[in-house]
Amino acid sequence: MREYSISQLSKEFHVTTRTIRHYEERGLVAPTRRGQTRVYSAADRTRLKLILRGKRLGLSLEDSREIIDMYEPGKSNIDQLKKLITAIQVQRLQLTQQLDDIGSLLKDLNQAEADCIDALKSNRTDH
Amino acid sequence: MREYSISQLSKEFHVTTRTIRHYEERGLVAPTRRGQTRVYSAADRTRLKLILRGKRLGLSLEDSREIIDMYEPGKSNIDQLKKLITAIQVQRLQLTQQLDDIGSLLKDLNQAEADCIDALKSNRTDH
DNA sequence: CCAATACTTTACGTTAACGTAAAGGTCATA
DNA sequence: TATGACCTTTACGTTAACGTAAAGTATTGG
Repeated sequence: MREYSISQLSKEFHVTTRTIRHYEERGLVAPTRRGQTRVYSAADRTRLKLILRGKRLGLSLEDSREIIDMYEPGKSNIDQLKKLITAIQVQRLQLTQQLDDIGSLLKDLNQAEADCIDALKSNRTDH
Repeated sequence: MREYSISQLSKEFHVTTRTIRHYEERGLVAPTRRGQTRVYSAADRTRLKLILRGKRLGLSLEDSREIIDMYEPGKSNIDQLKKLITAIQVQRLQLTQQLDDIGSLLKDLNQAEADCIDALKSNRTDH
C-alpha cells in the first residue's frame, strides 16, 4: 500500500497544498497522520482524483463530497440507498445535458475555426 | 424580428433579472433601450443561451464572453484570427477532457446505482 | 385616480474556493 | 550547527457571480 505526502499529490495533480488542505477542511479527504504530518493512502489519492474530476465538470465541493460518499460502504440504510439512487439519476440527467452542451459547443467551435481559416485565406489572396 | 423583455427571458431561462443585468454589467450582452427599458433581440437571446450553456460546462463569464465574441464578425484582424484559432483549440481540448470525465462518471454512477439496487434486494430477502 | 405590475439604478451583502502571509516545528546534510 | 527543504496551524484577504434591499419611474386596468 503506497503512501503519498501532500506535496507529492499537489505536484501530481497540479494544485497547491493549500487546496488539498482546504478539501480536508471541507471534509472531502481525511488522511491519517504520522505525528503531525499528513499521510495519504491510495484511497485518499483516488478521492482527490474524483474531486478534481468533479471540478472540471463544474461540480461544487459539496456536490463532489456527496457523490464520493456514495461509494463509501457501510451506510446501507434503506432510505439512504433510495435517496442515493435518486441522486444518481439527477446527476446522470445533468451529465447527459452536459454531453449535449459539449456536442453543440464543439460544433460551434469547428464552425468558428473554419470561418477563421477562410478569413485568413481570403485575406492572403486579396492582398 | 422578435423582441423580449428582461422578465420574459428570465422566465424562459430560469434565472433572475438581476443575473441578466449582471451579464450586461460584465459586457456579455448589450440590449438596446426603449427609453430606459431594456429591449432584447433574438441575437441577445442567443447570447444568453450561450452564456448559460457555458455556465453548465463550468466556464467563467469571462471565458464565455471570449468565446461568444469569437462569433462576432468584423474583428477580422489576422493576429486576432490566429489567436482565436488557438483559443478554439484549447477550448476543444478542455471539452474532450470533459467528455472523458463524463464517461468515467457515468460509468461510476451506473455501478453505484447497480450496487444500491443489489443492496436493496438482499436487504429485502434477508429480512 | 390609484394600486398593481414591470421596469430602472445604486449599492452593500454573501458564498465558494481558495490565496497569501505569518510563525513555528522537524529532519537531513554540508 | 546551521541552512534548506519539508511540514504544520491560524487567520485574514480576494475574486466571481450573483442576492437583496432601497428608492424611484412608467404604464395599465379597475
